This record gives sequence, C-alpha cells and structure tokens, in this order.
Amino acid sequence: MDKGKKKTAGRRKIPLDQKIQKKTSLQVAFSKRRQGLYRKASELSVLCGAEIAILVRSPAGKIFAYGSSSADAVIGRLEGGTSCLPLWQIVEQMECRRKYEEAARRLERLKKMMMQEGDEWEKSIETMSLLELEQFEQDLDKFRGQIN
Amino acid sequence: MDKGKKKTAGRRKIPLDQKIQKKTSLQVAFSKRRQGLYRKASELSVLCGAEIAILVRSPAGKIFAYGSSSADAVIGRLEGGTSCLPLWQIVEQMECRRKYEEAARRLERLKKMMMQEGDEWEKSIETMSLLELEQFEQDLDKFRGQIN
DNA sequence: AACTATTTATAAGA
DNA sequence: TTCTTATAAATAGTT
Repeated sequence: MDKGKKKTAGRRKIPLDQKIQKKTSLQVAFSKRRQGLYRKASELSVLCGAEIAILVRSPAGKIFAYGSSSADAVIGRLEGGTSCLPLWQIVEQMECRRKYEEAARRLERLKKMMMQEGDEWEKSIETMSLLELEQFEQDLDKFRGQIN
Repeated sequence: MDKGKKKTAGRRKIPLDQKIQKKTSLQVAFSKRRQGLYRKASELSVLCGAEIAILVRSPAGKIFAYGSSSADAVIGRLEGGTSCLPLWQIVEQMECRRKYEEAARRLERLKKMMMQEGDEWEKSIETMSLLELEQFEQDLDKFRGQIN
C-alpha cells in the first residue's frame, strides 16, 4: 500500500570532521549526542563494573557533568586518595572558571567600545587605564603561578 | 547452498542491566566500549565545538582518561601512570591553562590598541570605560576569592 | 517531542 | 589480538 504516497523522510550521513553549521541543528545534535554519550558511559559502567566521570563544556560555556554509580566522589575514588574533590566540587570549580571567562569578555567589550569612539582621551586617564591593565597582568601572572 | 553447513556466527542482544559474567567477554567489551565512548566524545567535541574530559577506572583499578583537543598532552602523561597529581587537578589544569592563555591574548591586544590610539578619547567614553574597568576589577576580585 | 530510514556500534566468531 | 559480519543501537532529518 501507499504506493502513491511520497516518502516521508530522508536521513543522511553528516561530515564528522567539522562543526555543524546550522545553529538549530547544532543545538539538537549537542543535546542528543550528549545524552547518547551519557548512555554509553552508563552501559560501560554497568556491563563492566567501571567507574566513569564525564565533564562537558558547551561552546556557550555551560558546564555539564556525568558521574557513574554513586555520583559523588567518583573522581576521588578513582585516584584512591583522600584529598581528592568530589564531582560536584569539580563542577563548581569549572563554573568558577566560567565566571573568569565572562570577566575576560567584559574586557573585550571595553576594547570594542574604545575602538569605536576613540578619538580624544586625556593623558591622565590613559595612564590610569594602562596602570589598571598592568595590575591585571600581574593578577594573571599570579594566577598562572598557581597552576604551574 | 550451504544447507548442511552450520551457521558460523551468532550475535545477540546482551542484558544491559547487569555485569557481564564471562571474564574474557568482559575484557573485550571493556576495551571496545571504552574506545567507542572516546569516539563518541570526539564526535561531540568536533561536531558541536564542545570540550570534554572523561575519566575511567576499570574494575581492576586501572585508570584511563580522555580529553578533547589540547587536553591530550596533559592526559597523555597520566596514561603513562607516573603522574603524582590527582586526576581532578589535571582536569582543572586543562581548563586553567586555556583560560589563562585566552585572557592573556585579549589583554595583549587591548594594550596594543591603547598604546596606538591612546591620545585622543572623548571624556564621556572615558567615564564609561572606567566604570567597566571597575566592574571588571570587582569580578576579578570575586574570582580570586573563589580560587584561593 | 516522536518517528524512521540510515548510519554506526558492537557481540560473537574466526 | 585483529578482522569479519549479523544484529542491535544511535541518530539526522522530518513531522
């Protein structure tokens, strides 16, 4: 039956070596594939008795996390140590980094604004701004010192 | 043809809600499915521009890790098994380095721009800029409070 | 959010 | 271990 009915759907392979261009498709794919990734992790965990933690950061900067079994402290037990952080704290720290990135974006906006209107700044103000920037640079260096 | 020949292969669905019993099957499944999980993570990363970190511990206690893009180098050292850092710190460092480098690049560009044009800015814009900088400083202070 | 034609992953076997 | 392949599972495009 349905000989005269047009085929109702066509699906196809997509290139796996480049970012999806269409924004709506990307959002749908991100949601579906992230769920799929969690499903696969869950299966691996159950079938093989493995412990798994997954951290995902979307291009928009949103943080997602998955942890198998007893959600908390998965990573800590991975290491077998006593000083490791539970998963939720890791997520929290990643959120912290996200806030930092937001601050950096603010800097970017400032730059853009200055370039648009920039034709008459007094010298004192210019110096102040540069001093602020130098301070910021020092902060960054301190920050770097913490991670190396 | 081949009527008398026994079917040479049989595949079947396996129960997804319990651990695989046969030891050799479990080892094979662990290896294959872990690779599959990494593949899926890689696809998600490329297709959607997401950053992903995965930590796995086998039932035997062996540690495996996956990290998209630039995280590979850091995590590669971990797979060697000689790292003394807790896993969560390695994940943190991945994020940390990237954020630092990004912020530093922005700072450099802004500074260059200010040095070039910094001799003629309108006063109203100057005030706005300073407000932005103050807000930025507050953000930065909050950030430092969180990571110390 | 649900559907389904296709593509992809994989359990068993060789 | 690596390859093969029948079957199960995931998913891209559509509704």
